[in-house]
Amino acid sequence: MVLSRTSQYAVQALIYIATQTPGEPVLNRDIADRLNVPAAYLAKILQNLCKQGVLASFRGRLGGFCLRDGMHRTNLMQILLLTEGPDFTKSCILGLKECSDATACPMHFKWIPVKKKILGLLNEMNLEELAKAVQTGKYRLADLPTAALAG
Amino acid sequence: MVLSRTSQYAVQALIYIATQTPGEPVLNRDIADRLNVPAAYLAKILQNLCKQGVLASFRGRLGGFCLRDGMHRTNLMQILLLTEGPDFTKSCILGLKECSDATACPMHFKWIPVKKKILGLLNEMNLEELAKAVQTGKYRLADLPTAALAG
DNA sequence: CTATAATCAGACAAAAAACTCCCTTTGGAG
DNA sequence: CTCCAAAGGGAGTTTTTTGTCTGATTATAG
Repeated sequence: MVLSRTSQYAVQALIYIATQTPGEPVLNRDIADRLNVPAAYLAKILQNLCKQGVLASFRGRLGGFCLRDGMHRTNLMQILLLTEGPDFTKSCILGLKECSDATACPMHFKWIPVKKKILGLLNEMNLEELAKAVQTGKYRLADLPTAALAG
Repeated sequence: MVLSRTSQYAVQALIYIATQTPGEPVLNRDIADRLNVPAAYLAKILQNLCKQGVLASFRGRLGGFCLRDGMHRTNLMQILLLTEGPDFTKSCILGLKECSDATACPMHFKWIPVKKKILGLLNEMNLEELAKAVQTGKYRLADLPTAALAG
């Protein structure tokens, strides 16, 4: 309804990494198992997040992915601008390329306040808080945690 | 960000039809020209809306599409349930299949109120109102109205 | 009856999104 | 130094969405 699968995987993975000990690289395979998400596809997404400066990666034994310094406080909006593209916030609900107060679609003035709620929410939620919520054990990051069944 | 292209075309087309004289069939080609949308694709969408009971269609000369009786008051939610599928309202922002108050993702309790705003908006806007807004001339249904250039 | 103009129907094509495979590069452990 | 396990990278495949084409059906006008 709002996010592409790629963005959903990215956010899930980042929250999961944020729940792990900082500085200790997390394996792509472990994340994929935990989130029950295709590993090879997730790897591409993590690689991209590396290039964008959100994650650091380490190769070879003891390799894996870490959040870069300060990125615990990254909010979801910042991440989604990377995964959905820079026009993410600019979209008209009817799909018009040009839709502003001056050139409005018939839904514009009703939609804008709702959109502001969405963007506000995405701006106020950061990885650290979400990770802490998960760590309480009250919230789920994935549907059927296959890793949890095995361990 | 929220709606598929198919849904956007469907809503645009229905609003446009609602602006036209009731009972006088509107041509697919005219709608497509006006909205600057692929005609053959739009035809499929309109056919589907016929099967779903929103539109009536007439073949042959003087043919075209009309809103069925009472459908002027159809709200956007009802239309989107047809074009996006019955799970449209049920989606979790992180993509979890199972995400309720009992089995919540870490965004759930913050997301639900925002989602309610979205669904509330879609529920309160109907074709008649949107058509009237367009008829004032203050709002646009399409990006570059090619038909307006010709006429 | 015939020509014409509209929708209907189904197969097809192209583009985008989601996902996979294979091989290379890297770096730690033995 | 060698082996192995990790990420890196590029091409390829599958699936979904979007869009096209062709011919059949229907109904009106002349």
